[in-house]
Amino acid sequence: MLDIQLIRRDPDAVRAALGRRGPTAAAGVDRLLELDQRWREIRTALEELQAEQNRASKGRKGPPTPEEREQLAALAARGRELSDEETAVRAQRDAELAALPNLPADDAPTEDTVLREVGNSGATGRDHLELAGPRIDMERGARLSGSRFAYLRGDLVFLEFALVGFALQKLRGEGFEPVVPPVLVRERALYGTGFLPDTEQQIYRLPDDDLYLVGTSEVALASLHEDEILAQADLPLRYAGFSTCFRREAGAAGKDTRGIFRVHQFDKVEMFCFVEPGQGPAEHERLLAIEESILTDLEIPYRVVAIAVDDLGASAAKKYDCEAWLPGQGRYRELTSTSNTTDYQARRLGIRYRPAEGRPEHVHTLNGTAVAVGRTIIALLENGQQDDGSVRLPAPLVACGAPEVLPALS
RNA sequence: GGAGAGGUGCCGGAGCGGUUGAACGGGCGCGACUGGAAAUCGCGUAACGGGGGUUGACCUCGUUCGGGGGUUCGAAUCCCCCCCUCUCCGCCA
Repeated sequence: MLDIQLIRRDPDAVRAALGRRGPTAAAGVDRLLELDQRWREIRTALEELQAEQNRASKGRKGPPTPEEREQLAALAARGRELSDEETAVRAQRDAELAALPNLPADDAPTEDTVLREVGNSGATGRDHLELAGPRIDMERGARLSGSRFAYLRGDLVFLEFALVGFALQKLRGEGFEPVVPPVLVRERALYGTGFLPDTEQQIYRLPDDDLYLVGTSEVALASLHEDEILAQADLPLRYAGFSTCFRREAGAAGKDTRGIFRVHQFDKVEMFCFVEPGQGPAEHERLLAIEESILTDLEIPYRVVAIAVDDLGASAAKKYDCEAWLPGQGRYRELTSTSNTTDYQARRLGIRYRPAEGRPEHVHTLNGTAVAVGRTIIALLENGQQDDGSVRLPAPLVACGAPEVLPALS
């Protein structure tokens, strides 16, 4: 959510910034300002009336006389009218405000921009399904749950847990507290992180219980400090969340249908940080550096892409993707992603800190993928494959319990 | 799932429907006392919103006692719904 005071003070700057995302984003600003103007007028009238009521009842000991009672009743009736109107207009205004996406950072590029390529890309070879064989069981997954579901079997299960353990240990060394959060959440958490109303069609919902399945633990990690005022000394707060993620992939029909690249359910270790406003950009670079370091440890060739403004989600001001080279597809594909969401989520979730001077301020939040397990397994299989179809796994994973070599299919 | 108790400020904890933003205690901050400290005493200690303004160090008004409705001239106090916590019974990975 944007700061409405900022929009009032400098609507042109907000319109211009949102305009970089596309023509529709800026249009809401005018509707918002008009509703806000109406709201403030009603609000002023309501408060004047309340002040009058307070003056009349202040110091009162006993019941009023019949004449007084009549006057007071008239005031109260008028107050109810104004109050109802105020509530209605405020709801409309707040809906417009909530629909506005975050202001993009000045240095978020207009076009996707490749910043660098690291590692030996360009190899081609068998894809992950060929290499995994029955260790990725798509047919039975589909029989059980439908398309885009899979059983992970045998050694790949140890590979998954090695990846998770590796990531969590590495992040603990970087000052992140490990967290296993709930994956079923209330609407507020999705609204607060900007996934609602933005990406409603991607989210699984359990209507009988009014709960949603999270598409990323970012939702639960951001909400960890919902409605709290944090101590300045506690910042930055860094969390490494492990959770299963659920995505409907509506609108992706026919896209990435082979294998486990795009599935409805996968596991992920996610980084999430709460920082003082001035620290956001530096923290964002730090998250990107950790993502790159993990890819390097895992010997996965990758490139870093600064994402175009019109491709940012509602909450991100700036975003980097790390794309891994996948020999099975002969191209780079998104593996991890890190966003600086500035104060957008913090404002929606009511997360503030108390600075040394002055009133509480909203913190800035950032998120980044440490390991998206399914896609990382794809990258490891395809990049680690040997001529005979076996797969050599990197040492850091072996140290965490992965087999040195996944044998070829016989 | 059944039965009961309860949710008040940073914490504990009062609160006959009418000067209750909220007693009292603790914590914290500032000051006094002290060679220094403890103890003691004094003062202070919220968030959000509207308006004004030397535009965020000020003034003013309003709101807030889990959340939302309702009754009333007036609600922390009465009624309804929801959320959460605790206890007992049942069930259960």
